[in-house]
Amino acid sequence: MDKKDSMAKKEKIILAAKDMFANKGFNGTTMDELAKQAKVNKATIYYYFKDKEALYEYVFAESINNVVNDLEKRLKNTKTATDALKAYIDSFYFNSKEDETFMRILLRAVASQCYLFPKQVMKKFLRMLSILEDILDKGYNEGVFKKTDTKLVHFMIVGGISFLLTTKDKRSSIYETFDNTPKNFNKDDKYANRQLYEIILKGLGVK
Amino acid sequence: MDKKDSMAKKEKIILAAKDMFANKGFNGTTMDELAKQAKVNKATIYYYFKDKEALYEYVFAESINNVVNDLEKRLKNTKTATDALKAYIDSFYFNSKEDETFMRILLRAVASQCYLFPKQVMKKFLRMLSILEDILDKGYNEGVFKKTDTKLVHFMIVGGISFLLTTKDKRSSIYETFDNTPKNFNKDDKYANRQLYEIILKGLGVK
DNA sequence: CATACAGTTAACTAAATAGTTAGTTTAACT
DNA sequence: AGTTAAACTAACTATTTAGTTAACTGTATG
Repeated sequence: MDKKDSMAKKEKIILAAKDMFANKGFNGTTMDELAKQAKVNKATIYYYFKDKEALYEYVFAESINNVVNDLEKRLKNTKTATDALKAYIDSFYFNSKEDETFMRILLRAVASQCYLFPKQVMKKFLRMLSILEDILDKGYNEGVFKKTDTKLVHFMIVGGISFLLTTKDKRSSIYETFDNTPKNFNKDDKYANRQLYEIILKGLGVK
Repeated sequence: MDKKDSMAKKEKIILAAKDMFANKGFNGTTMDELAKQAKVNKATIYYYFKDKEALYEYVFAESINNVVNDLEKRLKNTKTATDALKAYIDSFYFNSKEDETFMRILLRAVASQCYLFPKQVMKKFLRMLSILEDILDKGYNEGVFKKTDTKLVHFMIVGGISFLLTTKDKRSSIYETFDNTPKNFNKDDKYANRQLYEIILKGLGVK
């Protein structure tokens, strides 16, 4: 068996792990089921990863790194604070759209009062927060943003996006089961990032 | 043993359950540890609740009912859509401040793509969403709000609040451990609800 | 052809887990 | 004091769990 095939197995494990950690959380994910879903022998998982926790950390770190890298790329093409804030929203929005597991793992980590944050992930997370802080400071100095709490803005963005994307697939069945869903509940939200621009930018005082 | 003491035991179980389901999630919570934390015999839990799931549902439903009841009380004292929206924010904010477990359980339920939502809880949740929709419609008809997606507004509110409150206790230790925390990271947010008013109301186009 | 080595596996272990059982204690009422 | 029912419990069971082991495979290298 050559390297490509072995890489494929590791990749299979990572994919299944992302999906299961997102859906069922750390404790809800069992190594047996994970092996089954990844279609590898359970011992193969332990060949590539020290233990369950190491796998979790790997998966979480990889996801957040993707977002941070994408964010930094996007920021290079921006001049104004307004554009930078849009880029901040977009990097979460488009990354989560492509791989919605990240947001779900993040939600759980927050819910656990951060004990599910591996150190390296927390570091990256704080890095993003300080990038956002710089953007908000810049906007304030440019006279277009009002002073606001960075972390509040951050989680309004992340909260809004994560909710929209994680409930996306279930909404139509909820809509059918319950009779009191709001009007647009089942509507597709293709341009939700633009709605977020609207609310957040106006909310920060941009004319 | 009189009724008060037996109520006290059931209450102890509920309190411990809230705390553990919030901190560790459904699967991370073990009945043995729960019994230990509640200081009751494990079998006593099964005397009061059919099984782990029933306990989870009870706890989740009780929490969301508190929020909905509080919301409906607050709404009675409002005239304008703006005040109603503030009441909506406040009912989440003050309830979560008093009992922060609810938000954490909610975050996990969302992360699980809603399979952790018991039916009765989902019903109440949709009830809240339709209340918010009425508020937003009213504001639109009054000419003060722009048209927006109800669920997006809802989760920006809930996301913002849940993040602030769930990370509250850990922030100072994070601040000490990592060197790149943003400026106000460790700041107390007594009036976070007012900051939320600002951003959300302005975001909706209120002058 | 022999040796080495990365990759893979079925079968196993020790510990933890949700839930049960069969019985004991407590308190209220006659 | 005796009866009853609710509240409670220590000890148990069957199952599931994370992680291990020891052996096997294919391939590359000398």
